[in-house]
Amino acid sequence: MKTTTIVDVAKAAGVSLSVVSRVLMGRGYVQAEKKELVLKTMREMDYHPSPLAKGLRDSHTNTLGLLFFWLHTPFLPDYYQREIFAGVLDACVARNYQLLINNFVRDLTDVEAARFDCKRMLKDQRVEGLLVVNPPEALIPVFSGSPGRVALVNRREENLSYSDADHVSAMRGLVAYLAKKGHVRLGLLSGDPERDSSARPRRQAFNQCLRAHGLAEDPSLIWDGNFLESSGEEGARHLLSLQDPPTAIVASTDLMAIGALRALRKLGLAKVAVVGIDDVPLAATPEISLTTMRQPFYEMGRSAAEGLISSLASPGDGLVQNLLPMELIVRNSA
Amino acid sequence: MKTTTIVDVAKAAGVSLSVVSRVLMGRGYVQAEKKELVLKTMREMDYHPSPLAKGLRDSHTNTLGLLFFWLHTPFLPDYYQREIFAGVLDACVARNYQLLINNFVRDLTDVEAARFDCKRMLKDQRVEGLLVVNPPEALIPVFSGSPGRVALVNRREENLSYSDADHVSAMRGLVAYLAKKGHVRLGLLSGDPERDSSARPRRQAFNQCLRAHGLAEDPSLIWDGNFLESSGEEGARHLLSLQDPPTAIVASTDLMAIGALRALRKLGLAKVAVVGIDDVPLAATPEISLTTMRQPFYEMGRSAAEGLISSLASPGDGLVQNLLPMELIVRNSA
DNA sequence: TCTTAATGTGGTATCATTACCACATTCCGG
DNA sequence: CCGGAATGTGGTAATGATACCACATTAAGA
Repeated sequence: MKTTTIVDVAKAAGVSLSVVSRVLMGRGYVQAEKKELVLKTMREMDYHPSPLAKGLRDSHTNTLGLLFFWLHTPFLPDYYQREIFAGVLDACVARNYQLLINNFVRDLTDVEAARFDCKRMLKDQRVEGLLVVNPPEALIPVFSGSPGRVALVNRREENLSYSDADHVSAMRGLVAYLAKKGHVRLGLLSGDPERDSSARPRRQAFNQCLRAHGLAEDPSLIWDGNFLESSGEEGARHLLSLQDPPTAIVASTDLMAIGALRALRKLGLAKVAVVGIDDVPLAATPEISLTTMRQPFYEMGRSAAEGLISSLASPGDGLVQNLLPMELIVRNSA
Repeated sequence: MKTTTIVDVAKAAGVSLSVVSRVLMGRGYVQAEKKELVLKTMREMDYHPSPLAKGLRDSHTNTLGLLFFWLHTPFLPDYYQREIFAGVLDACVARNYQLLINNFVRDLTDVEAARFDCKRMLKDQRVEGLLVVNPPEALIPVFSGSPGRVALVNRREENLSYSDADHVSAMRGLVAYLAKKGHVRLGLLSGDPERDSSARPRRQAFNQCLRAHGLAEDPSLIWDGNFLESSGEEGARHLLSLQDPPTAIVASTDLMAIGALRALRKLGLAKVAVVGIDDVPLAATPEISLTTMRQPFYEMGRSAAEGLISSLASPGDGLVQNLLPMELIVRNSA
């Protein structure tokens, strides 16, 4: 039950192993007919070259490590995470790379363990680069030590490659859309800036964009919630109970927007516009039909893997930092 | 930027590379103090052994190939597939294995391509075994050629190792439960036996179990649907419009059961019992509260990986075929 | 005809590691 | 105090593939 090697093929074909290797590599000189013979022999013997030996020899494994923090939060449903995964996989297929799932970092808060494992992974030659999806904030610095061989997905870090959604311009797009529709008083259902780092820049973008469109900038129209549906409902109730209530509500997540829509329905206020961010599957249902910004999760995964593979091929090109635009999906809610 | 090898460590510690190797392997004789010295040197030099070289040398890579057919069907939501994945991953972590994602088989119907890729994977030494999750029926024979190195998950095949849910005994459990509750006329919302191979044995189990409990076996109480919610609603309407309608309905999937519950609500029939199979997240919501059989997806993944690793370690032990029991989850619907 | 270039071919070092063998030293019991 | 076991140690082959070098053969050009 020995494995057939390049030597076996050479022997069977009656040539030297160098010839077989050259046929395999497709470079160097080799007679056309011998090439045919070798190819035929390889097929007949069911020969498959050993990636281990090749990798050892030229330290090039065509393999990416994948460190996927699959999160159990309502903000990032399984559906989305699968999209990221699909994007990564497709990019790898296209570039003929394989993915090694790295089973390490059991305790997501153990920074030291993560640092060690990350270093180990990048040191042993099995993987050329490392894709890190959804890492908790605390672990991100761990990867900063290896720029050029690591790419983050759905996260950002200045000195690393990454692919992330451009929440700021998405917010701008929503405000612009509502402004064009004639709304002048906009409310914002925000996430807690303490708990989510993207909440602050989004809020800034909201304010900045209001100014850009010459709209009123009223701190009382911003409500701090927690990204959940119940929080959206509560926030909407609060905003609409103000003396001068908003005519349109921007929710930081679809879940909040759905909560807000529920509040509207209960209050009997059909005319208030609501927009969200995410495009969860629920948003497309006819009962909800939410106007929202679609997060490009598939593209995040794809471009991160693609970018990492490219920059591994030509190091020195610098980091690949993709801020992917979100897509405005207009439905009935605004 | 050369990698530090076992030779570098040996040189730095002033011993031969054999000593370092023995320390690494933990076998053979080596002086306690030298061992300490070597260990210290390894730490200081940040040495990590090369799995490639080791794998090449002793053809033992501690890696499993994963071929995951992530399906886009309502019957098997992302949530479940993630559970399988988590189970596989946990087993691998526990046994110190890694997972190589194999990017092949793009066209799920191309049996020849699948066969070639499968053979290639098992031939090149990168992976010791192959986990195949949710393969389409047409591809299953491809893997039969390599028993002992392949395990199926959520599928069955007589001459392969597998982990699957025991649908038959789940059906028995549901009938027994309803019988104990005093129901004597049971309806079955079945899947199409043509399209799903598990529909037929489930139906047989249903009939057989009716007999076992001395209940009426009436072919008109079996309705053929397609596993979807709408189909469940339609089927329930049909069964309840019979002259002698059932007092309890067994649905082949939770989706069908949910459809049946909707039919009951619309018809104003609150007393008819409904049970499903799956335990989808929706089933636990208070509005639905469905009594159902939970599919052990996590355990399927875990036990398949665990079994495969074990049987790789001791070949000749025969196949590992796990039929995992489903768990009855009693809620309000029955 | 004689150089120079193009086309082929086979041998060998190399990659990082481990298993095995040969050899050295210590230790202990008779 | 001597033989053999126990404890250590270093050298080397082997794993499968590729790059490079040296060498052979042919072709072409002057």
